[in-house]
Amino acid sequence: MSVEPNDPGAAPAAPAAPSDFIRDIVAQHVADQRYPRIVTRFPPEPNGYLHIGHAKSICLNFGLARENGGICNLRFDDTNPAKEDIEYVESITTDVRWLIAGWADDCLGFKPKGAHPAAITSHGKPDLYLGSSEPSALSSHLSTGSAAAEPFFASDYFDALHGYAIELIKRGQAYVCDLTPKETEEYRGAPDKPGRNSPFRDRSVAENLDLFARMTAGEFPDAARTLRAKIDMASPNMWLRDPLLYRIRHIPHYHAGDKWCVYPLYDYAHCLSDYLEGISHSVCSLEFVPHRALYDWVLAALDLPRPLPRQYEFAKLVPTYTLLSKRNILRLVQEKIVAGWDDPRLPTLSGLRRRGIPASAIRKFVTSVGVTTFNSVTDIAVFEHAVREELNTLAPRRLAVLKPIKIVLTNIPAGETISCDATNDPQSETPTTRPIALTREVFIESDDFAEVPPPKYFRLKPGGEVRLKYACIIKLDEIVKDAAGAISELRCTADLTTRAGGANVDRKVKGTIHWVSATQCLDAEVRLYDRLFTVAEPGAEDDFLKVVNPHSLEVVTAKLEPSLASATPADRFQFERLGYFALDPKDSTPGKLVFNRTISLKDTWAKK
RNA sequence: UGCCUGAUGGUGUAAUGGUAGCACAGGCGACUUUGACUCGCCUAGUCAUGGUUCGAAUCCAUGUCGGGCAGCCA
Repeated sequence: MSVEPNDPGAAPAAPAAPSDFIRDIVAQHVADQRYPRIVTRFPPEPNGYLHIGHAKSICLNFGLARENGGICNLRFDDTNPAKEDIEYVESITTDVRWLIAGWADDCLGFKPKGAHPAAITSHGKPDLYLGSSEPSALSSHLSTGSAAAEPFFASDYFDALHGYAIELIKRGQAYVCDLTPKETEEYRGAPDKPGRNSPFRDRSVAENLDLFARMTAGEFPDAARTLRAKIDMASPNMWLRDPLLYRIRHIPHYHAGDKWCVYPLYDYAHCLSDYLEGISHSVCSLEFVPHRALYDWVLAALDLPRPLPRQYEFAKLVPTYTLLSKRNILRLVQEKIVAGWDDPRLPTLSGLRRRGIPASAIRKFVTSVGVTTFNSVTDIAVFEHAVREELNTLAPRRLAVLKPIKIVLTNIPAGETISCDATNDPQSETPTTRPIALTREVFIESDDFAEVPPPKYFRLKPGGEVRLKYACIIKLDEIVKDAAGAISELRCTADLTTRAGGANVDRKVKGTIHWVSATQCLDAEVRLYDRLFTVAEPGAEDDFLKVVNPHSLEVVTAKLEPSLASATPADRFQFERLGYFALDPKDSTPGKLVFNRTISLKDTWAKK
């Protein structure tokens, strides 16, 4: 669960978020002093890995806290024991910490380690009014960022939630229903057709209390009974047709253990969890709009002290050429289209991190797309632009040749080394350099040579000249082919007077290409990634497996300049004229370097 | 044909009754020891029809089109 401490992605680069309708609302509430403190939350269910869509929510929620001197709680919304696992708690925690590192870590709300929030607030009255007159009693016990602290779990509130359920029954606002799942569905009606009341709707408080106690005690099998809110079976809002509050599940819970066999449902647990944590603004995505009435109903039915948390909804991120749902990503993993949840081609945060995308680039991207209630589709080019922009300032330059072709500089004696200075950071005001070796034999990119050049080809061609970057101009004299007719080497003459400091350094040629010494270089596996899908909206296909890009991964053995031997997974590099690359944190070893191409450089020539 | 919700260049977003702007993408050019970066210029938009108003992307009405809602998932 560690995050690379010197991850360049942790660099501040705090994008100033432009305002949006949610920030405007929060700003108004701050001005009105409506809440003692702005407290938001990021509430994933630990049933899968986080992806870039979640990053939008994380940046919004943490951004809101950060901009208003508040905190944002990482809370695991773990009310369904059938789906959740500690494995996901760990990966999600890692991903969140990585994404906000250096930007909003101070806003991360934690509970003191070992403390039980319900215990903190209940004061011996575990069943009700956990906050007493203090609406955010829990948050007053919170620390932020402390190492001896842990994130929140909805399952830590099971006692409190159960107590509230009993209170709802006592108030005549909830009842135990014996309808089967099938019957429950039938009674619910349809969006354009009212439902019918359950025959169990008018049970006495005493009977409901008894039945709920026996449900809790484990007397009944799974799905035999439910606890339901008594609202309105004819409501045009389906979520108000006596929604289920509790269901029976004889399954142990990964976090709460085997104490319970009744588990609360989302709509009941979420608003109360927000309340218990003193959340002021509960921000979620648009599909929860119809749930808001229920969110408010539960809090009102319990007559909880104000100010109450409020739910606000925004549109999810939908990038082109990308599939985001857990179900679909799972299928890609299971069908072995990708190597795992952290495959660098996946939009999971672990995949993006492994690919070398800096957290700051993800923040920049999700900030740039804004927050609205319009279901939009964001061109993945906007993401790629943010990544390049970030990496351009972050990544030192290095020389590497992906698909080598050998050049022999016939006027340089074998064994001689000419040292050249290569710039590390051309964007810097005070650039630094490192020495690289020019030798008789060098590799250049095979794309940088054409025996029959297309029009306006600036690179190496028969009889032509190019500059070897940081070194000198060379002229192609002879193409040597083997018996099969394949090119084995290119014999060139180096004009050493065009080196830095040389008499003819200013002589211009149209092309400048990258290269590495053939005798002083490193071999490395380099993985070249491309979009996983060939169409902009793979989710709109009947079967997205049919539009998987067969060339989404190409593996090459590249030649690298020797300085790359000391690279670490936290480093980012630009391999000049090629793109940005980072060491694969999983597969790379000092003996066998493996680089991932994070993203290519823009290439307006290739487009033509 | 229920309820909720939305619609601004190709894409995303701003303008909160007063000059429709920004970014991405695309095009052209300058610069360049990265065909990158940077810089300059250009292309291109208020869903429709009415109404209110001196003035409407914004307010009202109607329509059109899109998204969401019938898990004991979240």
